[in-house]
Amino acid sequence: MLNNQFKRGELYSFITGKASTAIARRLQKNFKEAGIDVTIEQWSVLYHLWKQEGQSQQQLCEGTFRDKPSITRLVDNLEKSKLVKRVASKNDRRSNLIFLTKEGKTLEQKTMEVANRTLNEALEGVNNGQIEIAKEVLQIVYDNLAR
Amino acid sequence: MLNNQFKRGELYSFITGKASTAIARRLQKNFKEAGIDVTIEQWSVLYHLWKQEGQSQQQLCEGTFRDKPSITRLVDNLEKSKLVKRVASKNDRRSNLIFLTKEGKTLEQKTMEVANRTLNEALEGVNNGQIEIAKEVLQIVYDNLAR
DNA sequence: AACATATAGTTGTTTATGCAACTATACAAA
DNA sequence: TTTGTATAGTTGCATAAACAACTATATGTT
Repeated sequence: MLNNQFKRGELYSFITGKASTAIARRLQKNFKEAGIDVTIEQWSVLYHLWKQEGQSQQQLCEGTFRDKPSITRLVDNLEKSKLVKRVASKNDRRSNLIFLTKEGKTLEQKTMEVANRTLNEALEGVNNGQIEIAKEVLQIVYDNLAR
Repeated sequence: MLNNQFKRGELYSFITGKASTAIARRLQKNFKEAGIDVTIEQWSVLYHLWKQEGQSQQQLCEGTFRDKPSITRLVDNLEKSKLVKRVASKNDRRSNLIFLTKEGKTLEQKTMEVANRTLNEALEGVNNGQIEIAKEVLQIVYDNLAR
């Protein structure tokens, strides 16, 4: 039984994801120190828009693994900060397409630099083979549970 | 440079911790289906109290990797649900010691069963060697960044 | 066309986080 | 004893998540 592999403390740590909390906090701190005024959650939406602009909120839900109300409010706040704008779709009047403002676009390079630096801080002392395996495990966990 | 190990999508996934989000959601869902009415965050506090009752809020902060306001409010809500109670420390009148109620104690077995089951769902198809390495990596990340 | 159903997005409520400011108690040094 | 400082906990505010209920538009069936 897999059960036996998990002593209490380890199980707890695995579930509550202290490592990803730690990464998120450090990234937020590093953004702040670099004078970048976005939350990690807002950044994750921007991240998907940098890959492809003009996605619908529904597409952003799928990409960011968030539900619709969360995306509604993240887009609200990103609009308040003048980083994105909603444009009603012409094909389907139910749907909004989200575009980056000029300011939203310029944020990409600055934040990716900080994100890379943060990840290097996080992974100091971990070798490449270990990283590959960790990514595989996290991917399988995600595939097992998402939807 | 470590930088090169991370293509965009992978970096994003690693940082935003979709896997731990997925585990937390599934665990919450499984609690609900089992008729267990606690949040994952509340559960994480209870988890530490099952290991040792009578910890101060400060100790719970350290154990759960949460800040003081978070613990204040989690304990508030656990008290409302009659799962724990605050007892003023006699040695140090600044500090509260947190004790489990009878109902709080009885929750341990039920929730640990569900948590074990959830972890098995999550880790289906992952072998023990991979799990060990993933845990090591997450531990190193945490050690690199915490505090 | 009319109706049922599915999809896209919004809003309200509860719970939680992060940060700053605050109160109360403890402790250490003058 | 007084004064300064550290520690334990609380409160206020902004942001976000989960869930349910809602509106509006699209689509498929008869």
